[in-house]
Amino acid sequence: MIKITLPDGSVKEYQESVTALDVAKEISEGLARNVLAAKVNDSVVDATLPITEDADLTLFTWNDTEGKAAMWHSSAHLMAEAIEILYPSAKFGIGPDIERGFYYDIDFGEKDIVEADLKNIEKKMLELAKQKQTFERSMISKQDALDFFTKKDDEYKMELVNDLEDGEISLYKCGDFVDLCRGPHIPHTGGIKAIKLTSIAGAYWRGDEKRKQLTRIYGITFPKKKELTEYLELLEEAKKRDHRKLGKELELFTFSQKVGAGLPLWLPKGAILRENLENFLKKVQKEAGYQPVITPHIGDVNLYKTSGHYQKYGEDSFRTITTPVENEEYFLKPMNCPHHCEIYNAKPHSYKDLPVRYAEFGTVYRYEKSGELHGLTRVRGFTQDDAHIFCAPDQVKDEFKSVMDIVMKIFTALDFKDFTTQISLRDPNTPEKYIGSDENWEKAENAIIEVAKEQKLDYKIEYGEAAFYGPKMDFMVRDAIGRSWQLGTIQVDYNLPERFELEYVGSDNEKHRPVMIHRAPFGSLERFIAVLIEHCAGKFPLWLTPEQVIILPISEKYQKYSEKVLSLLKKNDIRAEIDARSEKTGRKIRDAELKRIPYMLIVGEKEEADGTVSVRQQGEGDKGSMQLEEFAKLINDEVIKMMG
RNA sequence: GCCGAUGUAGCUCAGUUGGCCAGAGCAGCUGAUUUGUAAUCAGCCGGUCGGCGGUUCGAAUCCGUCCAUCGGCUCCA
Repeated sequence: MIKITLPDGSVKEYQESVTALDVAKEISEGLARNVLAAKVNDSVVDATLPITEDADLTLFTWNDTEGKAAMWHSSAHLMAEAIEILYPSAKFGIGPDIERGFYYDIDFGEKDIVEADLKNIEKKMLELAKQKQTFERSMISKQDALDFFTKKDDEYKMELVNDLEDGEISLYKCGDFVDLCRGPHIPHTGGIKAIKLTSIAGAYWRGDEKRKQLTRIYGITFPKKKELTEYLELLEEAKKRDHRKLGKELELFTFSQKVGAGLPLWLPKGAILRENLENFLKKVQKEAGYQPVITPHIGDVNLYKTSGHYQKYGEDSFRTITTPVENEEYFLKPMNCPHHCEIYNAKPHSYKDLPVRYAEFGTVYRYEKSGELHGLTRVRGFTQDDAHIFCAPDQVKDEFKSVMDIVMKIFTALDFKDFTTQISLRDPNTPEKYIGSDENWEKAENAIIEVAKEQKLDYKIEYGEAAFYGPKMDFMVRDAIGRSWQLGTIQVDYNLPERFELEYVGSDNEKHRPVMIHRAPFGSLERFIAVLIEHCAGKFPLWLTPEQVIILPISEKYQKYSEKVLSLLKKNDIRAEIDARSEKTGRKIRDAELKRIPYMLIVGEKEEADGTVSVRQQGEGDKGSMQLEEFAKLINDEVIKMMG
């Protein structure tokens, strides 16, 4: 007798082994048709796998992440099957499901696969899907698996098998295609109704730059054609928020081939936006006890030899700057910390001074490889909202906490909710890779985790992701099309204080080494603004937006009054302009709407007579008329409210 | 850097298999219009068809190469 417990607590009993699919059938035929995978106790398995003992059972359909994963992973197999038919010499690497769809890494040998070939593969896949092929699982010994893939002449699968333990190796057969796979898979291919192979890319085998590059084909499938159409429409919509597109449309920034790749040029409106952000942070930092510093854009090569960056990154940096003096070399600064260390060293410090916090909007230059450049999110010249905190080891936690407060203040002011926090700690297996005492590491790591808990952050810990010089916490945000970017960062550093021989005199009159905390709540202004643009689709918060108000006179006759309105707004520090073109009001409104200007003030005969303005809010429409002073106050109150 | 794709006016895009002085809309300029909540009309200006080299009687179109951009991989102090 087998007892199967369902999520609602109900229990079903069976005489002998039963499959998840059988259980589903018993509930309803419809459910059985939609079941894609199942969770038996804690493992997600095929819905067709016999359950032989008492178990908790959850059924997964397309509505569950696990169901989608099974569908897409199965689609990867289906694609491989189609490819094996169309290109018999193809060898297969790995083909997992991903967040949105799946991919398969394939070695096509001499044959070059181009985008035009994808249609053909799609067609073959659909044809195979219609056959409702089942996924047949079989357990196999390591030796048999090796023999199988040797015979198939697939060195990639052989390598994968070699890394597996005997006894845990399973194969899945779908049509004539047999693949090494842990599963789970959907019951049969009939559920795959709509297929789109989205792109083709190169991908190094096992992610290793030194190994062969395979052809990666990305795709996505759906149980209904309509869903594919909707998905593609959603993608199109998302592309409208792309910061590269909006940056151009809203005249925020541009690039010039003459200036150079990855070197953004900030246009007047973008510069205002950026300045507003900088001022906001400067104010917050001032309140938090930071001292502004300013350092030059270049530094003697020896500075970076001391910091160690020359040895590590010298080759991949902008080349050395030489001078008329022989053997004199400078570097374009790739980070601000070495300069700040020298500021710290400019005078002796007492424990009573600590923590010392030096802040600078420091522009740095890094020679990113050509294929890595990306709009404003990955550039070669960018400005960090950098600061370095020098403190005693037992101050790390409090400092970390106060940095977190700043980060949260910023995220709140900008209505950033969709971020994740990553805490990067040591790899416990390789302690020799890290500099600094165990005791200090432990102190810092615990402090970070505690602060994250206190802030009730949704964080995940990554072991082994810490830099060799200290643990860190990063804030990650997604862009319009789902890519994840790192924004703010807080890093503990035991290395630079050592290398620059930073000291403070303690209460014991002995010299001590301070701990250094690097922190940049925005990360870089460039990347932050890029993400911000996509986040708000170009509709910036009122306090930040370059143009807050536009005055739209009905005709030339009201130019004088418009100017009066303008001057009053300017007196109130409101950023406003007049659209004095000889256009119809409808046209002026349309243009202002497209420029995402939050408020439009329409002025004509009535307004002039009453000293009022007719207010229209971007995206909202007509708000009626109000006294001019009343409007100015409304704007200022809103700005104050948002900036906290 | 690697794989694949793209590059025509400030912007968005047309330009069939190589063939007349390379087109359109928007923006810009000039003029007319003086306008009430998402595009007034007309005329004009604007392009070494990404750069360089080649094939050809003839190249935006074919080939090579370099650059930039886009989708990925790798990388990201």
